[in-house]
Amino acid sequence: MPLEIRPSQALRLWRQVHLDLVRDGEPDLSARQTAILLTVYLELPPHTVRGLAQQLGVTKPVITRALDTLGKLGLLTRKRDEADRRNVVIQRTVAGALAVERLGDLVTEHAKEIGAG
Amino acid sequence: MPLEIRPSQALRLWRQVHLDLVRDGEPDLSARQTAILLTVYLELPPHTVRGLAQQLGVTKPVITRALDTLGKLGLLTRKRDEADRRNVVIQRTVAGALAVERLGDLVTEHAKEIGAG
DNA sequence: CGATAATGATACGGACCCGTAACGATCGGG
DNA sequence: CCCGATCGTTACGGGTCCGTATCATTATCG
Repeated sequence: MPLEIRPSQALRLWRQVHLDLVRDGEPDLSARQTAILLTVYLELPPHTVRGLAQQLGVTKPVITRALDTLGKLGLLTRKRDEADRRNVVIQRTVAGALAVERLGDLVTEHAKEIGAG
Repeated sequence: MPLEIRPSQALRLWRQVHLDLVRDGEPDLSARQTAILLTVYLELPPHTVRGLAQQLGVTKPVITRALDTLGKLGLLTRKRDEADRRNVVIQRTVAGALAVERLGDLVTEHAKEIGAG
């Protein structure tokens, strides 16, 4: 049961959501930060720096820096893996879950407004 | 004829598209740059710095800087308005149109992959 | 003409991110 | 035990973006 969207509709949806994201005043997440955030909240744990770097096709410092920022925003946290103390496990937070939920609602809301265009 | 998307589907779509945008190696556009680009290509001209600033709810230097970057990437150009030489008209480019079209296709493609989730 | 308003661009100090390279901590095999 | 491999982080120089304030140019109106 695929989702039917035409390119013109997709673009209007993309624009409206980005307009909202810009206008809400909160700091914008970069594409990398967004990809990391959604991966952590949509895919099954555990999530590690290395695993995220592979999924995004970027280097590890990129993930570390993005986690610094996302952590500062309270959207997720890091914890040492006690089984293998080299690893760091990225964990979800209440604030992050709320932000992700809000994004999903935002997209859904704007989709409703998109007529057959 | 509204578009029916559930939040969980919207989030999966949002993630997949951002993963592609990150992985394709090209420089990521910020949320503001994306909003500007799509506004110029989806809304009727003319587009001015002041007009875009109002629509996005940001200050004019934000628009100027974003136009610098988008212009450097060849995604749009600026031209003096000869009727009122205080104004600058933002114009579309072939490369910009292709980039926007590609984004629309990207979203549409991933939408097809999103089953009933 | 001259004063005022409006437009877009620029200057500035500060913060963030980039890619590359190096680093300390930890694990695992010989 | 110890040496190499692996993990995540940090250092570095360079670039971009931020918000605020200011600027030059142009138009408008008395």
